Amino acid sequence: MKLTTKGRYAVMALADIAKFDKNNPISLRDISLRQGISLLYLEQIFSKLKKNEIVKSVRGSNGGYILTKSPEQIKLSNIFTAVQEEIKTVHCKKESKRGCNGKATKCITHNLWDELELHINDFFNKKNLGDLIKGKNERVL
Amino acid sequence: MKLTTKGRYAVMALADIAKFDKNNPISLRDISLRQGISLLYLEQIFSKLKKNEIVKSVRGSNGGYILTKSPEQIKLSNIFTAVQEEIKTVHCKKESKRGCNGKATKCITHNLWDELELHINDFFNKKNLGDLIKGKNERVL
DNA sequence: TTAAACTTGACTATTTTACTATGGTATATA
DNA sequence: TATATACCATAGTAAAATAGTCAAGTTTAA
Repeated sequence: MKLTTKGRYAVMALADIAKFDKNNPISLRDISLRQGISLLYLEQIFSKLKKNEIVKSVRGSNGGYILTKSPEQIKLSNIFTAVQEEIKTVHCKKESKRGCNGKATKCITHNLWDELELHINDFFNKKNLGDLIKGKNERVL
Repeated sequence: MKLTTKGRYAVMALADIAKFDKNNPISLRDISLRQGISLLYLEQIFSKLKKNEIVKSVRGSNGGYILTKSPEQIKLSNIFTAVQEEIKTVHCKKESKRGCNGKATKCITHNLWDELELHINDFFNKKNLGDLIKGKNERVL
């Protein structure tokens, strides 16, 4: 059970913007250099973040990306949803409304995985970008 | 972010034993049929569960597997550890004691992933096999 | 003695991940 | 208005992980 780079990089890159933004757009090039993430990969990720209105872009030279809201208003769950980092703990084959694996009832562990999923989503709902860049969590990027 | 079949099947199979055990060993063949899990794959999983003393085996015909403890004493975290279902949310390249990605300090999101990992492990520590087979969670396997 | 069961290790197809490559379009600034 | 510096979009692909299968046993209850 692990997170993919897509979700992790999205959070890292947005935290980078939140930290370095002095009302100027931050270029992907800068983020790429500071965070050690491939520029081309960042472009893919930011395309999704823009479509989901987590950021807005400024074109032209000296352009870049700006957060659409304050860091405190951007929940990690919003970010993960935007880049399609799925929290999917249940993978029953042929899952239907009532049953799993083609049977009439749900498997005995079904509720357990559902519960775990809620537990994790709860965590991401409670955390926002602001939490990452303030207080004792502050670190050199 | 998702669970692998190894962890999920291990829990399902052990729940099956906990539910059908009437002081008799349960054969992998029966579990395989009831749960729709490949017999050969179950053998792999149970080899690990046995090494970690979650189950003990009874050889010969009418043989099978028995839980070494009561279902209430078997935590899900024990099961995941046994089958090497890793809960690993942090994957910084070149992670060292002090820094990530070859830098002197840890990345800004490092504490976040650590926290998430603790959150998930906490969930698995609080759940045991007994929880799965009693009360309103009881379902036909 | 034989069928049912467990044991072990190697092997492999499929899927997912984590990118890279290519070829653009848009625009601020000099 | 030239052009460097951005963003945008789609396709492709190598490597790793996953989810098993295969083969060849050993053990033991009936």
